[in-house]
Amino acid sequence: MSGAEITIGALSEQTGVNIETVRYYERIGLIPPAHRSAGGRRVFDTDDVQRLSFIRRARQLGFSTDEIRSLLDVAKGARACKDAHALAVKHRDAVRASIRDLRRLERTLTEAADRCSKGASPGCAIVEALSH
Amino acid sequence: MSGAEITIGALSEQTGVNIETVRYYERIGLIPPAHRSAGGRRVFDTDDVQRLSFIRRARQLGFSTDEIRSLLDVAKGARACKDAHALAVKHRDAVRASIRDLRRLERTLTEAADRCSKGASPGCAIVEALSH
DNA sequence: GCTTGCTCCTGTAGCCACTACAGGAGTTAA
DNA sequence: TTAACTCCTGTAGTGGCTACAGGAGCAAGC
Repeated sequence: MSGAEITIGALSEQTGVNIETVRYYERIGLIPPAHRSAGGRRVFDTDDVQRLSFIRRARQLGFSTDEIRSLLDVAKGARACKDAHALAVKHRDAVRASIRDLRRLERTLTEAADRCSKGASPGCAIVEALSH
Repeated sequence: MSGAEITIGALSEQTGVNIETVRYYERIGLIPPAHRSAGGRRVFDTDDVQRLSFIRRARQLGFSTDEIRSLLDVAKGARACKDAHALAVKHRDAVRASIRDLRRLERTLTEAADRCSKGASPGCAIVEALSH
C-alpha cells in the first residue's frame, strides 16, 4: 500500500505511457493485474508508477518486453545482476551493429542524393544507384 | 518478353528475395501480377529480376514499400527525378536522426554496463540506471 | 503408366509493440 | 438530472514479412 489511489489516466500522465499501452502491458503480463474499484475500474498506486516508469525507460533504451521481464526480475531480486549486465552488453552490441549499418546506409544515400542534385548523371542518380 | 521463363523459386534465388515475400509483394501491388503457366504457376522474366533486385536494394537502404512505389515510378519515367531526390534526402535525414539516437543510447548502455562490471554500485547499476 | 519427391498454389494466422476504434458503463460537476 | 468526461472490454489494424496447412502441378526413375 504505497500512497494514493491513482486512475489509469493519472498513471498515464505521470509516466508518459499511453493508457492503451498500460492495458496492453497488463494483458501480456508485463505488469500484474491492477486492483479494481467498486465500479470495475483499475486502481494503481505509487509502486505502479515506479514500475511503469522503469519499463518506459527500458523501452526507450530499446529493450524488448521479454528483456524487460528479466530486468524487472533483477530489480526485485529474483535474478542475478549478472543477467542484467549480460542483457545490457548484448543489447549494446546490437545497437553498435545498427549504428555501423546506418552509417554505411547514410553514406550511400548521401552519395546518391549529391550526384543527383549536381545533375551529373544522365538519368536519375538515385534510380541508377538502385539499379546495380 | 525479355529472356527465359523463370519460376518463382529461381527468381527468389537470383534476387535473394524470399518466395513468400515475392508473393507478398504481388499481393500488395509492389510488383504487377505475374503471368501464369497452363498449370497456374507464376512465370517471370528478366525484367522481373531487375525490378525485384531494385526493390531489394531499396529495402536494404531502408525505404518503405510506399517509398519504393514512388522510386519505381521515377525509374519508369512516370515521375520526376526530383521526387526521388527528395525521398532520398528525407530518408537520409531520418537515418541521421536514428544514428544520433542510437549513439546516445549506446553511451547510456555502456556506462551502465561498465559501472556494473566494476561492482562499484551497491545494487545493480543497470537496474539503478533504469530506476531514475 | 505409376510412384516418389520436389516445387508451387491459395488462404489464413502469427510476429512485435502498440494504436485505434466501437459500444457501453461508471463518475463528477453544474 | 443532465452533460461531459473517463474508463471498460473486445476486436482489428499497422508494416513487412514469415510460417504454416492442405492441396495440386511437374520431372525423373522404374
